[in-house]
Amino acid sequence: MAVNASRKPVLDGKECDMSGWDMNNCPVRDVLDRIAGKWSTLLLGALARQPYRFGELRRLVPDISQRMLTQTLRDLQRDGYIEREVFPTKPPSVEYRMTDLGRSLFEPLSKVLLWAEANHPSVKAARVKYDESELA
Amino acid sequence: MAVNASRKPVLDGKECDMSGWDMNNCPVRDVLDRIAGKWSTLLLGALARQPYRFGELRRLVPDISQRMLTQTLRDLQRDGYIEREVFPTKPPSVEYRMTDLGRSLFEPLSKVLLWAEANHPSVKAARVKYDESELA
DNA sequence: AACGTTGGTCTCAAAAAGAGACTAGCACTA
DNA sequence: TAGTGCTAGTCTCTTTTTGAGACCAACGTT
Repeated sequence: MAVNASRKPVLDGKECDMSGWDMNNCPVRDVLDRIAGKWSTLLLGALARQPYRFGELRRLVPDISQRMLTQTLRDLQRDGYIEREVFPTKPPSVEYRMTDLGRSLFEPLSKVLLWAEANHPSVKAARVKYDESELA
Repeated sequence: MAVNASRKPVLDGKECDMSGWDMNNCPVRDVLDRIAGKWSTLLLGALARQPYRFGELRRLVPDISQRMLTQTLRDLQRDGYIEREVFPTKPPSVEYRMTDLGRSLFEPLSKVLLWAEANHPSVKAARVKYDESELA
């Protein structure tokens, strides 16, 4: 059974020690399950820049359905990341803007987005390599 | 139509200027759609600590199905975040460990996890507030 | 001989997401 | 004045994704 070789921690604990985390029923999951959706980060990224109206967001993210746009915005609002304000124009217009909590979340989150942008080539290369070794 | 009030940028551009990002067909989406899955961050968090075998991961995350565990690990492997090594024991055992790319991703990602842990109370409070105002 | 262990795959049911029609009230146009 | 478009959604239907659980083969243990 002594098969496994190097089981040293990858992070040194100063960076982020999550050894005490209970994977089941843990606050991190509770929060992350919401912001990990397909559209959440995208909308947070947009609203971090400036407030937008419903239709503006729809045009900004062309391949989102109205259904998912509504639902994702509701979820983000419920968790306190964005605010919704209705202006009594005819027809009524609705503006979404980030809250302080949302901004606070987006600070570390933006670092991940920047990492994704910077390392996209590496990921694409890894995919090609994997796919080549698979068809063998 | 001059309804919308404050449309000033939320971030000052030094933090993270993504105003030039194309929301559609953008590298960030391509990378993020993979790590934004329900189980991805959880598995990355575990493997950031140390290498694990298939069965160990399954026990570590009790409510994941074998099917999704297999699939998520494959996806993470394909994108180059983790490595898979088969040991020719009987029955064969398989170990998963993080790559350098995975560790590089987990650095900013862990900051988001820490944020989630720290701000869980705020999020829960926001949910309660939202739900109360809804049933009115 | 029966059972547990390994890391999966396969099938079927349930949940989630996408596509598109539909709404109301007003403004603008023909 | 009738027709059209705008707003921010909701409702229904179909497709995709996910979850639950059975099954596999070969070996070790009891």
